[in-house]
Amino acid sequence: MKNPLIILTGPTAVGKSALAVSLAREIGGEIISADSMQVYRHMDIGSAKITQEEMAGIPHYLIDILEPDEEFHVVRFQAFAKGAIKAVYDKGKIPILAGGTGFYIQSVLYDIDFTATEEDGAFRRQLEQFAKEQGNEALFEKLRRIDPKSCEILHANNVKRVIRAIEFYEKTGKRISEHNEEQHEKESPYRFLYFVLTDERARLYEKIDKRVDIMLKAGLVDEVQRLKDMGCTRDLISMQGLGYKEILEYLDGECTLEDAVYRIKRDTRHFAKRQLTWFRREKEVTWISRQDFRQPSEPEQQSCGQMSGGEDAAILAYMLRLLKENDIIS
RNA sequence: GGAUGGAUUCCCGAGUGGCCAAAGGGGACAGACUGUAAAUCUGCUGCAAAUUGCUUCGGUGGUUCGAAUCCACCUCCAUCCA
Repeated sequence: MKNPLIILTGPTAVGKSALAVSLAREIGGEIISADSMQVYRHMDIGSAKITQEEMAGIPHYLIDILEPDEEFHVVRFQAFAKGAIKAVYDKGKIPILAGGTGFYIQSVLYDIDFTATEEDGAFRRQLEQFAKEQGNEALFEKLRRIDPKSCEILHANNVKRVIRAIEFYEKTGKRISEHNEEQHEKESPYRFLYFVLTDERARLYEKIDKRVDIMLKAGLVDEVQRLKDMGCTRDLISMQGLGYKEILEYLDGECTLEDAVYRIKRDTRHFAKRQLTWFRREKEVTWISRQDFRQPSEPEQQSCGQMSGGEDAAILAYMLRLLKENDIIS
């Protein structure tokens, strides 16, 4: 029998963290964060990292495990996550994969093989340079000669991806399109339930705007200043996070704070939309719409990162029921 | 009261007689994604229908074969002079 795995995800600011903790307490679970930014230490406010108190004694894995100047990507995530999942099983507990990075979730859920290739920055830079000088189309032509199928999937302007496809072929001698097709057919090694928590769009956007304001009040600018003082620059992966790159620009005097804040809000909304698009495409997901659980009389949720009493309780009860029905928990 | 400048599609903003349903940007909406994924990239945006038709460029009326573009008056806004 396959091992159980619970996934709880959804767009940013929908209220996953609090719900994950309640669920963990209820079923004897432990939480594995599927978040590309919360892995970094010293990045608490902007990444909306869960606090020690909010964890309420539930172990959380993959939070605060790297310094901001360290590199992070799916392959590393997958390795860490698999280790954490095993640790949770060893304790006789159920792992709850919670976080908003759909790609990361997929990598674990279907145990995708990323075929190890050693990092070759020089090769990538060379191709980047080529694209800059000869144009995106010229680079695309290079790919067409080795892997025409990828050209049907990728867009010529998506230089990052085109480079990866070329690199994959150079390093492994295989076409990435074929490799992807194989991986696509994989079945999950877990018996799982994949919850996607969502809310009405307008409501979600409102929450995002509000949350950014809260981050600012909580000292986001100071946090980024500290990172800057530590020597963090914009080319770090960690500094590409929402809230960080914009404030960094402000601190470098390239825009006003007002403008930076506007862009953080806007880009976070865009991000939430992209997350939703990802989850829609993912098969085997269980959607949970907040509005279906909202009592008309219930007062507005007071602040982010906090359980909204009745609503979350109702959602939790619903999740527990489904988990039992599907034999994920007994 | 007078003098200028302005009013354009959700927003900003170009257009100054036909090639204009109207550049460009933003937003909104939709999508892709298998080692940077909070990243990267794409599409779409007046309404309805096969090459088309219909309603749009502050309002009303006019000039013209033809107007967002020219004229008259009106409304509102901005700046300046009283």
